[in-house]
Amino acid sequence: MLQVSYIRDNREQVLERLAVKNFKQPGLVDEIIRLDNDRKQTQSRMDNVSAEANAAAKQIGDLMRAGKKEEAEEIKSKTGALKEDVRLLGEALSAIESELQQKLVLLPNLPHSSVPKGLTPEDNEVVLENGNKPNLPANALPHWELAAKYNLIDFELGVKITGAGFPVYKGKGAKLQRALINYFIDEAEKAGYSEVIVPLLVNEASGFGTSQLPDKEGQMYFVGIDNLYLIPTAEVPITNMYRDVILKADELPVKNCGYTPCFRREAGSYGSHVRGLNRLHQFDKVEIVQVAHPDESYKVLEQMSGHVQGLLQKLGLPYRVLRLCGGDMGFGSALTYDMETWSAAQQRWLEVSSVSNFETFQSNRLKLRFRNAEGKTQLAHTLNGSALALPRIVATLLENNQSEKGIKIPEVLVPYTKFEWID
RNA sequence: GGAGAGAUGCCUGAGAGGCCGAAAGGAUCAGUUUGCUAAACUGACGUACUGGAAACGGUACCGAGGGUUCGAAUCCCUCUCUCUCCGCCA
Repeated sequence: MLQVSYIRDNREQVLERLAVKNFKQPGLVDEIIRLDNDRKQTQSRMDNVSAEANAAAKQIGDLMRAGKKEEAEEIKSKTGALKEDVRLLGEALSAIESELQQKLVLLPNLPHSSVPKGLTPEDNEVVLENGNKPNLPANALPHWELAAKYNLIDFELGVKITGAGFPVYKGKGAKLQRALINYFIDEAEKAGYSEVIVPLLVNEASGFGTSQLPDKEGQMYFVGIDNLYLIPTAEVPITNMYRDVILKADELPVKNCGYTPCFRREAGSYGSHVRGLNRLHQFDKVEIVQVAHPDESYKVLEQMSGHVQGLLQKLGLPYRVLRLCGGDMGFGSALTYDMETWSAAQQRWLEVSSVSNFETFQSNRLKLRFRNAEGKTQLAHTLNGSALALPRIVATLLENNQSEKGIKIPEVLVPYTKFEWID
């Protein structure tokens, strides 16, 4: 959520930045400013009347104690009108405030100055490409066939138990999952992130804090009986650990990592591009989260991007890094890098990570602040990234490392899998 | 799920209708004293909105929301959460 004071002071720039994100209702900006003017005016009128009423009440108390009952009664008789005024102004104020809030949550975050204009994924900017794309023989198999061939993943069984998009991992397939999770967590800890294990269900306040709510309910599974949402990403519970927190400046940056399953309804996405592991309703992911000083957050974003790239390099996967264009970015993000691995058998790039700086967009909702050099509270910046999401890593690993002998496990994983080949 | 107790500032904890934005202690920060450490002393020390160049003001907030009252942390109602006991249970 953008800060109203920022919108007021930077109206032109806000409009210009929103345009980069192809925001459809620029008129909201002026409505918000107008509502905030109303808010201020009403607030200050109410404050004045309240001050008057407070003074009268105090006077009555003093007179009563002094035994001047009649004078007290006289003032009492005048307070009725004040009371009514306060009530009316209060009602007006909350109406304005809720309208303001409703409009405010409709504004997406402003994209960073480096974000390219554009509408679709085609407009994303390729920042770099790394690693060698393997040349597979013509009979190379896509991962869903490899998964069947080596009995690693049973998609049908998942359908029986739950439905499409909930695979059952078996044998070396299951072990590979655990190996990747442990490897990713260990690597994150080496990079200074401390591990947390967090709830997989979150309340509405948490969903609001990281900007899944309102509006994106449809993307999350909802447990109505208890009013809880299944997390679509560990970003939600981990970032919300710092909701309503004021950190000390020297506590920044805060670095956490955590493994969780993630649940996404993915309503409306079907077809050949979502076969196998390409898109699931439940998948595993290790997430890295940082709370950073505003002056440092872009440096931190690069570090996080570097961390993710390091993982891909160590796994020997060819990848590229995209800087998302305005139209393809998430609602709350100011700058997002997507990392994609090259899936040789499918001949396409698969998104395996997304690293974003939210600047103060989330922290404003979260009331996540730190005490700055002047001793004042200031909103911190929040960042997060997948490091990494497992399914498409598994897909790429299986496809790219296949040979007649079987599937070769990357060296760095062998200590975790305890086997070198899937055969 | 049943019964009871409770929710106050960074923490402990007082507060019982006006003198309470809130005692006291601890923690923290600054200063004084001191050979160092420790101790002692002095002072500062919630958040948000708002007026003001600033000094300094106004308003709101004692789990949340309503109510009673001229006046509510304090009384009443509803909700949420926590704790204890019982039941169930990995």
